[in-house]
Amino acid sequence: MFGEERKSMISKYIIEHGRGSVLELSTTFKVSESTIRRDLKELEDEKLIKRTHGGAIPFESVNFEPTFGEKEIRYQSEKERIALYSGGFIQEGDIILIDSGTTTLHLAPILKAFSNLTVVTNSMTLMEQLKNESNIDIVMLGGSLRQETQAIVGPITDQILQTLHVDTAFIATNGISLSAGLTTPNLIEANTKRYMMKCAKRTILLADHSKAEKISFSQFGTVADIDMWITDDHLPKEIYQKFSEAGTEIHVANSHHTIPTVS
Amino acid sequence: MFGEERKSMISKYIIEHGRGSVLELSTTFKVSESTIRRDLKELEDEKLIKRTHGGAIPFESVNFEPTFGEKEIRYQSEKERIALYSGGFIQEGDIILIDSGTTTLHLAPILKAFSNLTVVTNSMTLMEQLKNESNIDIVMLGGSLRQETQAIVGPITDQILQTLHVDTAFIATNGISLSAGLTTPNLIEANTKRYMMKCAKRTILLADHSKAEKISFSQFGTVADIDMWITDDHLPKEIYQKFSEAGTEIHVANSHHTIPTVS
DNA sequence: ATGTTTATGATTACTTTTGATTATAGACGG
DNA sequence: CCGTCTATAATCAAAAGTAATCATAAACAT
Repeated sequence: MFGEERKSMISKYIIEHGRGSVLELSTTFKVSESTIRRDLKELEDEKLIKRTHGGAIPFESVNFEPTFGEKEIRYQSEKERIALYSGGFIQEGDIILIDSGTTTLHLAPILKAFSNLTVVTNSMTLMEQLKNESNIDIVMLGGSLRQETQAIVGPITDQILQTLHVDTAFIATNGISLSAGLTTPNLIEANTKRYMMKCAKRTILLADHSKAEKISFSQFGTVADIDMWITDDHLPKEIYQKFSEAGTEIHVANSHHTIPTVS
Repeated sequence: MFGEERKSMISKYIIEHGRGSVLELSTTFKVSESTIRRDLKELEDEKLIKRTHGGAIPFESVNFEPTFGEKEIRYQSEKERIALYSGGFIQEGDIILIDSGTTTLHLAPILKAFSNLTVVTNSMTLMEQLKNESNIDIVMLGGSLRQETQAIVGPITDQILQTLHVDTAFIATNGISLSAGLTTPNLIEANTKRYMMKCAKRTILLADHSKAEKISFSQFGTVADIDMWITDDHLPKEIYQKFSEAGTEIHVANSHHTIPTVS
């Protein structure tokens, strides 16, 4: 086998398996670890993979993220904490629905840790991150691609949602308010969210503190429609109390918090 | 044999076998290794092959992004020509359906040239390539992700297809035969292809010559179900005649052919 | 026919690839 | 924070492959 052939097979191997250790590749391709390391270095230069200690992972997971028109890069760590906390409400074997959005996207690495999961989503970006996870059954919701958010929305999506039933839906929003409920800028996207909530036994809203008391254009539900709201510890105390008194179950994912042990 | 003849045979050999070592080529063509190396150098200058230590591999396999679980990387240039030719059957404003597959994937760069198109597809890979094209309305077919081929298939996909109607469907196949019809290895994928053909006013099959007279596991249609078969100029003459006599409209996309000027 | 150009094969010097070895750097647990 | 362990980079020698050179033979032009 030529070096170039081996390199292309290594790249393929890593992309398909999602990873590849130096030792593993060395025995698979019957060359020394030195050679594997040299190959990995070159493949990394070509931006095909990303090296790690002990091996390499596909580049795409690093590559993909931006291209988001609605690229809210603020409150990154808050969103991560919210996603981590949310993971505690997922059990092996669950069928879960994940809405598109920057917060929900952080669920991807958490989902990968499960060994048996069915994930339904309308997020192209999430799909991208999970597409090579062999332990996850992925169901893509069909419909029209909204390029600004890389979300699949519209009547086709709504139609499919009417025929599906999931355990838990993780929904994102642009605004949550007691008076105006849950709101988002796009009418069609709002409608799709409405159907998402309808087909789930339980709805969990993921929204960092910046969304609190914000009102966007189109309403897709009220606070009474959600079973739980997971947010971060920068949420002002008085807002927490106001929503609590109104009957909303708020979970605060703070930095030192451990993951809840399943609902 | 003239040097040029030998060179073109070497190039063909490498492309069809996917590789060729200097020693192997030297014994096959009964010339010294020096001569083979000289030939390979010239072929590389012409961008027909890529040299490696010990031999050479096809140029396309280097060029093509290997992020595909799908293996078939052979006959790249044939597939490109088929896709280019197929582009001639697309008009501005059309609503077209594109099946997943390595041949159909080559349609992506051609579609980008249009300024008003609606593309319906079940191919994750195609979707990825088009997702930021603002002049294309993209409709993703929903359903389960089949990881081996990165195609969306299954009952949900079929259900959506029953509610859609498109101008032209571009379908890929693993085998086309007069007796066994159109066949593919996966049962569920076959069913989805069947629905695809059903919802299109016109069905165009894209299949390079290597698919001719091949029979795979599951049949999704007969040659009578397609309106046109676009293939490459390596299709043996007798196969062309056999299919033509049986009433199949075959278009051969050869290297010197200009693009047809819309159906 | 004769000199010139071109293609080819053989020979030799050089380059690349590879695996082994050793020194350095990074990760991990206490 | 530290020592220990493992992974990596750097180095080197052997093997494999290649480029450069030259001589011969064939094709070509005058």
